[in-house]
Amino acid sequence: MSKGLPKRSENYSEWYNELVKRADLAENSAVRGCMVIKPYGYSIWEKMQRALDDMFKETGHTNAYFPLFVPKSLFEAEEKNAEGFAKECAVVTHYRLKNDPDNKGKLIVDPNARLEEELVVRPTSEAIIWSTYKNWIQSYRDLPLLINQWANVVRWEMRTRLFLRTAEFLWQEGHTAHATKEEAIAETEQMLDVYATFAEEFMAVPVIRGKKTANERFAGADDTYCIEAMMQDGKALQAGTSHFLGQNFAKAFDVKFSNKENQQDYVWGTSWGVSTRLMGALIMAHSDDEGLVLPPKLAPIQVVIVPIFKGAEQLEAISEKVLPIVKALKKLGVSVKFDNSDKQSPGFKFAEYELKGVPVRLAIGARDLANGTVEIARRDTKEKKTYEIEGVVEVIQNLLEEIQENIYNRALSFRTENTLEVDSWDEFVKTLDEKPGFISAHWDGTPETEEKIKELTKATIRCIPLDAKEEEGKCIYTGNPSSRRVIFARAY
RNA sequence: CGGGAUGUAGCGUAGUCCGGUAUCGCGCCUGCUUUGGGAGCAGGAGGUCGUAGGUUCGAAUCCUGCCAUCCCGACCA
Repeated sequence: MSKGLPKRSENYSEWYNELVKRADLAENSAVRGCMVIKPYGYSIWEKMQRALDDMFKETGHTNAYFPLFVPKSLFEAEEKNAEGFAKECAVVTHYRLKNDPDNKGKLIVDPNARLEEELVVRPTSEAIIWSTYKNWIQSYRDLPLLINQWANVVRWEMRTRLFLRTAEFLWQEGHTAHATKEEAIAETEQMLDVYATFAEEFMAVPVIRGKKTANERFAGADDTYCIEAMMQDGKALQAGTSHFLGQNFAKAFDVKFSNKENQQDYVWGTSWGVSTRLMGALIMAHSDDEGLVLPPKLAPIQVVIVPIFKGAEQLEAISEKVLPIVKALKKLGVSVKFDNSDKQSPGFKFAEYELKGVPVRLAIGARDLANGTVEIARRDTKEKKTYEIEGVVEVIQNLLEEIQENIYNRALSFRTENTLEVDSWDEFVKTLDEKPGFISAHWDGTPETEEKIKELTKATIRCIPLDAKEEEGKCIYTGNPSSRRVIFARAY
């Protein structure tokens, strides 16, 4: 392995790809477009899952599991949904292989084992879930139905990138059913808020809460809410979506209930999801040319301790000082690794743990033993300081909180600095080319204009921010009246 | 799926134009010396040259198909 990553400033996407591989997060597999998530990367995902799952439970949801395969007839029931995903579906047509009579040792698909009805590998699970909900819901007493599943889905993408877009990805999808429109909308908004809170508090990634335009809406939804994050190259990344499904799936799958007045009505639905794409967001939001920068709340190793020693005796003496610290930190729930291996030099370990984004590093050697000190380095600023060994546990605890806060603030200032209000077409085009980032501008509200702008500039409307204030203005492209600004950006 | 590029040891590469013993660095193994920012020296192991065919006395090298990866488009969480 050669030293040094590509520089972000020189080639951002190469930097990203190399970082994902070198930090041992994921790698490409033998299957086109599908990645292997390696142990270190997966342990970050597990931390994300844990935090999100707790939040889902806290808001009343329970987990369940639905099949990977969806019979084609069910898949096509909700027309818009089916049409939207049709182009990227993997389809199972046969259920058996057999020995190739013309080619010993090889297998062929058994032509006699054709399925009566093809099975679609789920690109999303609304169809299979709503077909099940039909049997679960009869009365208002069965509502709301608040279910989440952790699963893999497959979307046959043309161009894939580790974590950002893979043919198979891991995610969670919540699917809820409600008695009233208002309740379903409230659920949609609540889950958007859960995602935003997770992104900001755990990932330390500031996000804009907004609604998608009709063009960008989830196929089959009446409204799509989203959180949008800015990456260090100024591009936008959709980090999570929450959909108000109206009664579309209820009607497609005939899911009715009796209300208190004994009248039949279709239920109202929502669905919401975040995926392993969040890993991409996490990486691109904070990391630098030395490697990953992980927020302490999601770092598999929060503190690493590197002893600097000559011989077993010195290591012994160092361990004596270190082990109580390790014990105290573990007791506080801090994940700590004491890397006392003599197989690599301290310098190597420093570089290695920086590459892996470990937030806090302690170094302790003969010099420190003599002085009763340790050296503490923080990953976010690369600042190093020497502390008395007494009280380091508290220093570390505070430092972890400070790093979590600091990288959030850093990302937030970056976004603020790279978000511009723009009021003319020339300025819009110029800004897109010269200063990548978010552009807050007026738009006349028509899909045609949005489409045209996308065609001309590759910028899309990321969202209509929920907190956008009412403001008289003119569409930057058509000059037609507009009452609020929307966020434009080039996106992943 | 359209345009472009690439594929040689675990990783990065030379060699390909002009066919003839597969190059170098990192990593790996062994030993000694080292260890406060990716250690040094000595010795050693490791290859169906992406893959399947074709041309040839002979193919990493020439030709064809396929696969994969990267960049640019279209599509997308």
